[in-house]
Amino acid sequence: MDTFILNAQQKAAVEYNGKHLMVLAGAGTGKTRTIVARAAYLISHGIDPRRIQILSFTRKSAGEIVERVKAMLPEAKGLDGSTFHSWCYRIIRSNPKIFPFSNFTILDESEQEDVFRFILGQNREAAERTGIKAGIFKDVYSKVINTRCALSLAIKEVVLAEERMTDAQKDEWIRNNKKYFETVINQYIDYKQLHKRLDYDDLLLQIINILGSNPDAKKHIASKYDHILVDEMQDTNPLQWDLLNLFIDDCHLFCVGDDAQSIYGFRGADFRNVHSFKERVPDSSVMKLEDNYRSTQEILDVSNWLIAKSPLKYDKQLRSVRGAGNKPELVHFNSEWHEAGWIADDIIKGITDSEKSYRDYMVLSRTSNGTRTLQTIFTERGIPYQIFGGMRLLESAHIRDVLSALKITANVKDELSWMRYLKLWQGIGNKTSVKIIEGIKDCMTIEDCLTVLKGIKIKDSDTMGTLDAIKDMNNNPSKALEVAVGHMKNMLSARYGDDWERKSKDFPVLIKVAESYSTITEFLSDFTLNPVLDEGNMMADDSPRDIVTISTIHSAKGLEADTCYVLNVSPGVYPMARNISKGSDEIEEERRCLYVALTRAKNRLVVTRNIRSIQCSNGTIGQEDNKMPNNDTYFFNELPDNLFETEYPKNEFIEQDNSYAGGMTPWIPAFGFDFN
DNA sequence: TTGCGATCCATTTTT
DNA sequence: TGGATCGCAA
Repeated sequence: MDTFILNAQQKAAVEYNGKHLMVLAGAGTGKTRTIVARAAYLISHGIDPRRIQILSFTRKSAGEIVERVKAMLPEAKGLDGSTFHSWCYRIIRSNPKIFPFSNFTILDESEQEDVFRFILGQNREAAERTGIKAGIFKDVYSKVINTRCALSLAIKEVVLAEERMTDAQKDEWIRNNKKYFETVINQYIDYKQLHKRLDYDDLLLQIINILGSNPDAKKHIASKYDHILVDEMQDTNPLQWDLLNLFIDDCHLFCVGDDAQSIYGFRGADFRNVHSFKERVPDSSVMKLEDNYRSTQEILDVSNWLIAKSPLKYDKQLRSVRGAGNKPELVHFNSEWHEAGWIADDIIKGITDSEKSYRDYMVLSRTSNGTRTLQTIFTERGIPYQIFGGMRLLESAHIRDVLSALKITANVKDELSWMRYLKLWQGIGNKTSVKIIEGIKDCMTIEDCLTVLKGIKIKDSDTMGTLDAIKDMNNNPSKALEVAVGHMKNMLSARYGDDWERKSKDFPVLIKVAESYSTITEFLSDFTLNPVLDEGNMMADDSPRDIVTISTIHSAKGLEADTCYVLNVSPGVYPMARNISKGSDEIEEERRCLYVALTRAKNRLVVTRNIRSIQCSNGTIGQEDNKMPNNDTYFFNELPDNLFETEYPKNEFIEQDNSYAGGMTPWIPAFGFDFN
């Protein structure tokens, strides 16, 4: 076994002998190294790797830990790292005697919204009286479940947060409308039961409910594990806490986290799970890691400054073990094209002049479509990249179209998939599909459905042909997918026109992915919980390659790079303009977000800004009313001069035409977003 | 009833 | 920009 080089604090955590431990670890202090070493330590001390469960809120961090342990210890085979969701799914599937959900399929987030939309279509009174859309109902429900809060509170925070009402008016509104939320949510719960669906939250919730009320079952499940190692503990929410709570009698918890990096508040993350650990968990200790091994001191100075400006006390001063380096750079641009072009040049220069590799570079963005321009430029210049975060393949229409056929065969009660599938075909619209679904609602198998369907006149014979062809392929998802695509090809190409050529390229990839699953059900649920990302990410599938990483900040946690560019740190973006009015909790979450971004860089940190947005926020160009509102919350106000090397590269390759005499739009950070 | 075209509209982060 | 929605013709 490779020996780990651990400092005294890390070593103490890794070799902790008590029952439960919370490790408070600042950015770059070797959090991952510590949790990896802990797993390795346990295994090399005779713990069966299958009795250790590694958990994280995001897929990436869970996967990375396992990979690193396995690379180091051959005997770590069988060690599993999962997200909370996929772990729970596995527990449910593998214990059918405890969890009565065989044949249930997963209801993803957009389908959740579809269900609420359907219910509101039926329950017109609730729709009209509240005037609330399906998506908001879904958010309220999710808030209640994930934060385990009262319905009224969820309504207040989700629905009324931005309404200009007094507290008394809000309470009044809630009193008048709460009953509609109650009925709609109950209808939603019934719907899932009737159509054999589990939503993301159910995966955790059902386990909590069932094991919580059945001590024998709880013991049965919990006794399968000795150690549960939780990464990114600050991102866990009360629902996840309740889940972990089931295991604290029988297992050892080893959690690592950093309150200053908590950026999943919108998913109910609650860093009290970190702060109150010792009070909540009997027989527990808390340890701290404070020495930063990742970055040079200049990079930490900026990060420390940012977090010190927060009204929240993080009690955190990162110290660099590595010592001094170069000052971070603050570079200004006229547009995102200049910004992207400059970054591309900078990377190419680094590669040709100073023997850097593409993998030494990472670009971070607050939003996923904030990297669009960059991707275009990288492609033009031949810079290879992988992308984290953003659009999933699963979310694109053509993929959902084909998967709807597979979903039907996996669960004939899946009305949403029937709807989607039927409406694809020529001559079948809303009315006809509702009629068809009504006709098959008592069918228990796909055979029954097809028999009924034979009695109905349908224009396109492939409507049934597709289902007929794949109905016996449950044990060969890859083949089923291939056959389904074959049958649906003509219809889809007519439907998508010019886009079809591009879209059709996704299917071979998906068919390949499906090969590693033995049933359609398994493939579908795993693909939902661990979705393959879009084409950019596909390139990352091959063995380690020398490529630049582009990532949203949310997906970048745990990542690091020699040189790190943080895009567009401009007023209105940090914090995001639309979040400013939501109050200081949101603003502070945005601050932590920027903090995560800044602390990814090892040697060189480059922060870019939009020059016009700075000028607008100062009111130095245009009229007074061009001045951006609320710029006093901008995190880089009062930025001390000495923290950054400031640069204004010439943006000269855009010709200026000053003949225009109309009004000016103050600032457009991304497409079509303004403040009017 | 379906399906097309026009128009409107809102834009974060992840499982 | 592109998704959702609406109105209208076939």
